Amino acid sequence: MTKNSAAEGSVVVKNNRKGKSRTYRPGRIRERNRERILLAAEEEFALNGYKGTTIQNIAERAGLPKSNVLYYFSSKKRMYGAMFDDILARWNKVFTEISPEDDPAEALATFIRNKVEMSRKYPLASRLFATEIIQGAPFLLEHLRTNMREWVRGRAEVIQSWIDDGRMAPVDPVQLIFLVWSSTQHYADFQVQILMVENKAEYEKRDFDHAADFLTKVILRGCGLESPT
Amino acid sequence: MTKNSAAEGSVVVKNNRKGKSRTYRPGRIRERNRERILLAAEEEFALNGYKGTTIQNIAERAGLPKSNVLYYFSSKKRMYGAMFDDILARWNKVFTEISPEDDPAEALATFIRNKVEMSRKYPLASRLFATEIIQGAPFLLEHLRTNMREWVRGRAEVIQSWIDDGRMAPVDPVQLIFLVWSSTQHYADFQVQILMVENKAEYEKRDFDHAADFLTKVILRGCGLESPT
DNA sequence: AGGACTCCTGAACAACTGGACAACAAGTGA
DNA sequence: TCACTTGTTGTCCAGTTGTTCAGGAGTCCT
Repeated sequence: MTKNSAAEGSVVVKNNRKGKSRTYRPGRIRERNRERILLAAEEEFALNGYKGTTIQNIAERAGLPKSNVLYYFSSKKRMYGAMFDDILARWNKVFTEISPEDDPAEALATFIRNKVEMSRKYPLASRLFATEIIQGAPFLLEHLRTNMREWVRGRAEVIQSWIDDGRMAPVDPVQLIFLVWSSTQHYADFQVQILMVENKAEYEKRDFDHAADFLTKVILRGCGLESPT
Repeated sequence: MTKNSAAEGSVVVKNNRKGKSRTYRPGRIRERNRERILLAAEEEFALNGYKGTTIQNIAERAGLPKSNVLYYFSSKKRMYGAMFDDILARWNKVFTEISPEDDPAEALATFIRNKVEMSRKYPLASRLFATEIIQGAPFLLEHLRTNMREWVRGRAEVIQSWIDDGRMAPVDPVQLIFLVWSSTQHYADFQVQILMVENKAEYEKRDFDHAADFLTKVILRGCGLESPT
């Protein structure tokens, strides 16, 4: 989670009669509108970048007046942060752990397939994330430094153990993770380029299957592994 | 070239005494300042995105007053366009043609090495390009539809001929090009993430060599090829 | 030295943006 | 019904930004 999640899940109401602060639980209306706004925000931010997006745009897409959007997210920054909290939570759900006992080919194939599926299901999230990183990750730096570093370390160790056991070719495990990340995200982030080059109007499900098959085949063989049936 | 290069290389001076327009060649001052501004623009746009960048920022980085910047590039959009003209020209210089007679392993290895070198030398250009594509390529759409599509088609045909001749494993040539693009650009675009994960302060030359070696080894083996010595 | 052209720049402006705020409406539980 | 919490919205504002413009300085040739 980022540091911008202060207002997550509760609202601090200031200036009530006695001058004290009290915390209230959000109701259903709150929940519903929050989601509507975050969805609209995801689309707008992904399409126009942080600065290029106006609260007005988000409000219009969500079908609410600007003031109401600001009632739920007290500032543009907080909204941006809350969005990433959502995205990261979503991602954390998907990626299963791996262990040295797993079959390298199967584990890698699953990893690749999951990532491609992620590109298909949440292309906006992927683009948002990419833009944020490209611009120096002002919001996500801490997340990269801690969570993500540990995540990579853990995986890399397992891959290294496979190599040490002679179960796959000796390749740099960290670079391998980067390779899978970059090649799979590419289908979400550079969608326009791919569509233009391939002269297609839009993606179909089989395009992703095709991509996943290709990447699995090439990367696994590149690691001296046979693709699992 | 994009359609935003109207003012390239010459200036149309309006409102001279006779009400006609005449074209003058740019002087050295012009050339020098143009470059200074474009360099500053590249850094600012890459760091903050199109909307996030202000002419004031660019002017400060270039050490010039805002009005002066607008004297050279009559609008922000034109400046953005001129920047991509520069970048694309720079890139076109680097990539040599390939032909069916070439050795697949050598040609692919060279391609990968060139692209990694590009990431090292022009990380800003790479990030700029990535941001532009991610946001739907409003400026580069035409370039993708024409030049880039042809470029890919040409390469893909050569790769296919290698496959048909049994000189490499049968893999989708277009996907292969995407794989090389994505995996190599990643080192420029996601620099911050890589540095954070690897707990480094900055890149060194050998990091890129290491990356190029890794990618060459894995991708070539993935295509059933032996890495050239 | 003068004139033609090129380059420079401070000031002004209209449009836009994030956010504050106060008044009001709706919901809720006793 | 009543008191209190929660949700809604129009209006206002201070700050920023792209762009224009008019006038002045500099450069180069004859």
